[in-house]
Amino acid sequence: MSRRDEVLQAAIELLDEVGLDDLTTRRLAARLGVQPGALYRHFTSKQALLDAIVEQLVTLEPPPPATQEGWAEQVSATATVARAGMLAHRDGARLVATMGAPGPSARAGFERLVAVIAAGGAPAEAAMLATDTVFAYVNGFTIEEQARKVTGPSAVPRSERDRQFAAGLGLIIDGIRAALR
Amino acid sequence: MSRRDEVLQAAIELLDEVGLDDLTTRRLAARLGVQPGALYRHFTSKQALLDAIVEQLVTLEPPPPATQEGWAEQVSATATVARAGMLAHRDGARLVATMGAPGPSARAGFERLVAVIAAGGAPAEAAMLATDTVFAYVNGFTIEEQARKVTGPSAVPRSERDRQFAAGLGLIIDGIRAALR
DNA sequence: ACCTGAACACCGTTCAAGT
DNA sequence: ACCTGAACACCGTTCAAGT
Repeated sequence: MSRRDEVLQAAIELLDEVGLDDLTTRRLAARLGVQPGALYRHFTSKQALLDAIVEQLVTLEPPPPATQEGWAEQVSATATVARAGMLAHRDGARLVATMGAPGPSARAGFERLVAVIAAGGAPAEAAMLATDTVFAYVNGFTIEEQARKVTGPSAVPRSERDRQFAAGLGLIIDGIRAALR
Repeated sequence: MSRRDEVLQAAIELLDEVGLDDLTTRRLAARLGVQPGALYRHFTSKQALLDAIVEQLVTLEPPPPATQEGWAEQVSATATVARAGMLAHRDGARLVATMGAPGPSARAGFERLVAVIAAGGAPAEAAMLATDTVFAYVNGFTIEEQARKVTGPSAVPRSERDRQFAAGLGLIIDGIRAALR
């Protein structure tokens, strides 16, 4: 494990403890027992560090089981796994949304879903559109979920949020199904 | 126009000029010809200022034409207007997403859409679910759009983005229609 | 009511110099 | 290769005091 990876790991732990707003280069340096400036040997900027965190969040997703016959189940599995990856760390969805260019893992996930929907019978353009729509929904849902429902006095239980997410996703899948006919 | 409103207006102008990351209390004070501390007579914190900006972004939306017969057209009009409100100012979507509790205007827009879909024949629970799904899509789409497509070398023209947005929204509306039968 | 002056406790980042 | 020491140009916020 390179020193760079140790710094990255410490940053993720700090994120989970204090949240994105308090994830500070100086706090991170203190946790590593090092001066703030020392971080810049491993990351060119704080933004580069955040990008690396996001890449790891998105990479943790295992691919949906490719043995499935139906495209709908694969779309559902991909969306569920993407949401789970963002929920796995504090402020994960906001972090992903704030990011600039999508990393290699994000692009790979996108292409994979396009292929799945195309295999289901959609023309290339329609498959891309459907994929865009699914990810927009997943990101929008999870950002709001994590901002308002995970903690606090009006916390909605996880099982209820899972049901809501799946139901909304079902609406979109039905819409894609209708477009395929 | 109260002094508070003047400060708010100046903040929105500054947002459009420099973006959210450089919207600083000290820059805002300088633009108003005032010491930084003076702002705290009008807003209890920077976050309160940002909340007020969001409330204005969302309030600018006119209600969709209530004369429409079909619920689908009203859903479409509401979503389009919500997106336009966020696109109207730099980093508008990110600002809305970062916000904590939804303001009165956001809640009113939500209730209005629930009523529209319920009038279309959906049970109350299904109408809320559909509304959640539509707004999750709108927010997710617009955040990504504004983060990556509005500016820069790979800028996608507005007309193309409009088409994409409408097509994805159509998928969701088709899904809602299917659930109504 | 609105603002100044001055301070407090922080930020991200750079860079020569050390080991 | 990795880090220290020290600085630079900033932040958000508070609060007595002025008008």
